Amino acid sequence: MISNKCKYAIKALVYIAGKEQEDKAILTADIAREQQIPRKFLEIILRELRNNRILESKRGKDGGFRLLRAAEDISLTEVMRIIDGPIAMLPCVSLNYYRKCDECEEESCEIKGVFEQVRDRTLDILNSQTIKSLTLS
Amino acid sequence: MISNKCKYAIKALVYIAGKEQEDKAILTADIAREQQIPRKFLEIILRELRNNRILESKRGKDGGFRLLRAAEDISLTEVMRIIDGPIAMLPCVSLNYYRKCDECEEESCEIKGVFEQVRDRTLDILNSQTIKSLTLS
DNA sequence: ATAAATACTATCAAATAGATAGGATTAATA
DNA sequence: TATTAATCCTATCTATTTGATAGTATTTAT
Repeated sequence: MISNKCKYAIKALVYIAGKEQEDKAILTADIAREQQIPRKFLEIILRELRNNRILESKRGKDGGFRLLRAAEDISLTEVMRIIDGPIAMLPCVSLNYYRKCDECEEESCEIKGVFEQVRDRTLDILNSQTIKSLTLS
Repeated sequence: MISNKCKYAIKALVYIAGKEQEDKAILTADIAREQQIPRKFLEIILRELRNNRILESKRGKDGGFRLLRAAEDISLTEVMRIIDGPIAMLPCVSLNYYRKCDECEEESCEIKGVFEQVRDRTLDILNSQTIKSLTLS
């Protein structure tokens, strides 16, 4: 399962991408209201996306958030990895968050192969999706 | 990520399936030692698998565990669902543990479709695997 | 100055993960 | 029937993660 936090992050980005033609930055309060996300929790999420160079923010009056890059250049996997970490089902098959298992030798691990397959098929799908493509769907 | 508990469950079952030709039931202590799984934690796991009709147990001297069904009739998904619950990445696309999202209407949800695809491709792989097939790999 | 926005720090409650301890019960067998 | 060897059961524990909330500081446009 992805976390609620991650689901909120994706929905917020899709919302921002959908409103971006206008010249104004998007307000946390508007996203929170429209997408039904707890406001203070959303603040944390948006700041985290900004810290990871997905969003830019402007403080003060007329402030708010904008995508730092084009929506088609923000992949779903990038967002998921920032918020939730690994996408793979086992640490030892994770491409971006690899960790060796304590209890088994990988050469002889009976379950590694299956979860490598799952990882590859999952990434096939998630890597093909961007904030832009989700906005259109 | 699957939990350690789930990984232990799968490894324990594969171990049992691999030793089963002998006439004796398999001991928790042997599995724990060979697979490097904390013994008392493993007890809980094996009992849970027994409660869910994956294993049968015999108490007392010469006791231990056996597969209740043939190894090729125990799918990886069944084990994963017993131990960890849903396989899908969103509650609202789970086949066995469906829950509606609080905050969004499913007809207009922009992210549901992608995660349905991920679920289907994941299940293609996991459903094709059994304790038997894992034993051979 | 004021109003409106994000930034930051701290805190919190509940659930989950990952176990551990200790004793009760059952069954084979000497 | 006593012993031994095994599972069964209940309770407990710690650390981490999840999902948030509160309050204040800071920045910016007007």
